[in-house]
Amino acid sequence: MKNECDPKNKKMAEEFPGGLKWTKQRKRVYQILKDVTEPLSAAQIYARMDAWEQEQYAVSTIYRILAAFEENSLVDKTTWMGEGTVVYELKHPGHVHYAVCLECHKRIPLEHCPLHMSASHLHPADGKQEYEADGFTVVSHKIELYGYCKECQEKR
Amino acid sequence: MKNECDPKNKKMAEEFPGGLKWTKQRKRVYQILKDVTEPLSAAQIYARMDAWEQEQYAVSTIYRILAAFEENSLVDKTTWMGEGTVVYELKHPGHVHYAVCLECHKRIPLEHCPLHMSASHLHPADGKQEYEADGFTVVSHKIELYGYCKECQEKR
DNA sequence: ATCAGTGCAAACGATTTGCACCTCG
DNA sequence: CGAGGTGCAAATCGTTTGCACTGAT
Repeated sequence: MKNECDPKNKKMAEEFPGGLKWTKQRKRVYQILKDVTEPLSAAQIYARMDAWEQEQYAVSTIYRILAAFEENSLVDKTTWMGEGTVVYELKHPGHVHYAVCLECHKRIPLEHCPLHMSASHLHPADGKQEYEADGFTVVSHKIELYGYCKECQEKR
Repeated sequence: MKNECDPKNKKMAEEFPGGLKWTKQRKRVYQILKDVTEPLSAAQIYARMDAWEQEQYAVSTIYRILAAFEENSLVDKTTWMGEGTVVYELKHPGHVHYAVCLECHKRIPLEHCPLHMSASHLHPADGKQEYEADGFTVVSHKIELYGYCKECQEKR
């Protein structure tokens, strides 16, 4: 075989796990997730799919693609706290947290993880690490801050 | 008016916001949430409702009650990580966070909030307090830790 | 050519809503 | 008594699944 997987366009290959077929719709989902800064729901992704071209896509496909991506550790599956809808985001090298405005529901990604001890204390990198009761080994964490964004504060 | 709200039985009155009628089904939901240590889904609550007596309850009622409770800040609405289902728990005086075992899905309430700056830095008590980008005023926060509990670590 | 991946439509589970009746205050 | 709360059933929303077909390898 040739290099990696470049029948014609070598540009779109990137980092893709073995068993996954690099189909048109998967490229698109992947690209969409890459272009945004915050997690998207299946519905949102679906909306952006045919926004680009007038192709025919099925919602079910999106779900299946996202499931496949998740199994291959390409994406993280989450939910906003307090909401039922599931959202997906490309697995970031580092994790991201958000501040959520209680008024306008805007979500502001935080630059730094507010958990001070994070990298060193909470991450698995350096093997077992205890935290709080019962020798629980923390692998990852999720944080959401709630409050009011600049704009909404001013409207008062 | 009398004291607080004691027509006959003063015992079951407790801390209930003004506009809410203290009905049989609301008492029950409230009591159920009070008796458990971890958040419950509407379905779980519903299950426990008629487990007690053979009364007739409607699922929709549960949802409406929970919505009402939430609006009146009696409960917190959350979701487990990556799962779509919404769960409710009584609003604790202080906030509570959990460590969730990725293996057995056990939830361990944390004694202390892992956010160091919490009380001082993240709480609204002392008025405006900036945190990260854009003068966002943090009012509250939610944290979940993921990892492996003692038992599940040993099974390896 | 083959089998994973896809579209479509039906199935499903969780949550919401309209309406008539009931009950707390 | 009257507004708010409830039961019931139908409606809606997000997600999943079965099946026949298509396309990437």
